[in-house]
Amino acid sequence: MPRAKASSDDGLTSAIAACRLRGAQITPLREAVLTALWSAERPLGAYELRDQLSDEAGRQISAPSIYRTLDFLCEQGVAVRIESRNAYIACTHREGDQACVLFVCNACGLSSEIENKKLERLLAADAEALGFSIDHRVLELSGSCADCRR
Amino acid sequence: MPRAKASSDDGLTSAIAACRLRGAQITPLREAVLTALWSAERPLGAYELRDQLSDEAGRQISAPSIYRTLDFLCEQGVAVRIESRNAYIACTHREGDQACVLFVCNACGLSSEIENKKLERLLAADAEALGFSIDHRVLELSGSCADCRR
DNA sequence: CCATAGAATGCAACAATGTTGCATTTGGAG
DNA sequence: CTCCAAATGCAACATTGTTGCATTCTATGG
Repeated sequence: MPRAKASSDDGLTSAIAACRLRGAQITPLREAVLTALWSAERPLGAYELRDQLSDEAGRQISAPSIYRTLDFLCEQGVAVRIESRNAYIACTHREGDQACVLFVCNACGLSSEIENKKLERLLAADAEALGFSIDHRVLELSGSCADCRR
Repeated sequence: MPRAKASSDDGLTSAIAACRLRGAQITPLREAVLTALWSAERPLGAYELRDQLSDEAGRQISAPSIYRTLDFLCEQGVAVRIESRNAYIACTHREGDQACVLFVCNACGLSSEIENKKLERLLAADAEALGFSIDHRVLELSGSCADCRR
């Protein structure tokens, strides 16, 4: 069973509002991409987004536009790139929190972001012990979600 | 300062031995790729490996051969793919242990694998809570290592 | 030692993903 | 309304990864 969509609109709306608060421009393309990500029931690839949005718009959207838009959304923290899949999802966990763990179901594509402060602290401690300063974290777990295990 | 290389040969040798114990064939290409990974001071891309090995061999090694070899080495657990970089390193942590955290320095490429059982348990607990069964984990932290921070 | 079957590799073509540079359009501030 | 900066269009290209099939190698049984 795919991503929980209850309050999809709320999430989308507040994500857009958050960008605006930071002084970022929400253009039609950016809004369309973010909407597509919120509507999708699984991670979407850049070219997949391009095709889908091109259909909707009735004209060809270019790959660079999509990539630039995705870069923007990720910088704003309202989308997340899944490195192990070359795909993207809307970021559903609360703004400003970098400490999220991503579970991705191989069968249905469900992707759940969860926060875990303890885990955060453990990673910070490991980094500290190594003298390592963390810029970016990738924490992706793939497998089978509760519904697909049956 | 790049990957610690003390006992590089030991690690390489025992990795090869471990593959043989499992009944896997260690061919010249496989050994060459694994040796290159152990010798490298940073993660290497597939095409980078191809070029390097082609030079050494005095003939062109094909991309598919490299990819198949890397797949083999990863399946054997003696190499690791870094998803966030499309690159590979030799697996230096102990055999059979999946619970490793990878720190990759953006400046020098140093990549340290560390184990953390507590972290392992936390992730397992999170998965349990979600009813999620984990097949594969990606845990990559990028930033600056102790030497490059200065 | 030789035959043979399965595994590994070579190779060509192709598919998917991501990027660059520059022209054009758009949107907001003055 | 004008102008500037930001965003987008667009073409070409770069990188990364894959497929299918032919060939070579290697371990094994005879």
